[in-house]
Amino acid sequence: MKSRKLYNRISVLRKERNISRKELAESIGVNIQTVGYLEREEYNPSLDLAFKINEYFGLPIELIFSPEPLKPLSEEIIELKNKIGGEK
Amino acid sequence: MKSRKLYNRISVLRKERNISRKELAESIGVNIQTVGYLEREEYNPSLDLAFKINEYFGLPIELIFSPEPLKPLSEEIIELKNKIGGEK
DNA sequence: ATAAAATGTTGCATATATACAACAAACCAT
DNA sequence: ATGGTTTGTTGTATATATGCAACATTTTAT
Repeated sequence: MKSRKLYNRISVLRKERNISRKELAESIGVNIQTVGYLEREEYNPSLDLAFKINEYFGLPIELIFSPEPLKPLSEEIIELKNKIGGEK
Repeated sequence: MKSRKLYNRISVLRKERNISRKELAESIGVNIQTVGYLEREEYNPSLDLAFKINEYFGLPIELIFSPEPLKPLSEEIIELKNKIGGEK
């Protein structure tokens, strides 16, 4: 199926929480290099691994992974604020 | 990583919408047998394929796939109704 | 009742994800 | 400045997802 490259926010989320790759890798039960590959977006996680990552961070899959390049979280926040402001 | 078996609602969603496997397979760009394997839960989709499926149905990934066995949608509705009713 | 379409299943080939080991480079601490 | 942790990277091996072909079984329409 020639699968698309997917984008993710793993490294950002990891840094926000001050977690090392080693910690994350052990928590989700994969090799540390696997986390490296994922952060560099050199390959896509399996769906199961994506679920483990979203369980670990407590966030929906769509917030962590996307077929479209991901904006910085800071930008998303501004856009959401504008959207809410505009509705009033 | 010995990945977990995941559960999904593909066949239910497909029937709700009266779509054949062939139609679904062509729409998401995979082989018809691949849809069969997924519906029988003989293997998990890649994350990319999961995204294509959720784009096709217009539903979040978590509503279609889950690491836990999925209840019938009808039951979920009852539970949601109870939850809303109880909040009043 | 028959044919056509849809589904189930299997086998083999290929692509992709993951494990694991090794090592270099960058980054903190003291 | 030295050493320890973290990160980046690469190579090889294995597991898993997907493609594709073939055929049996079930369902649907006429």
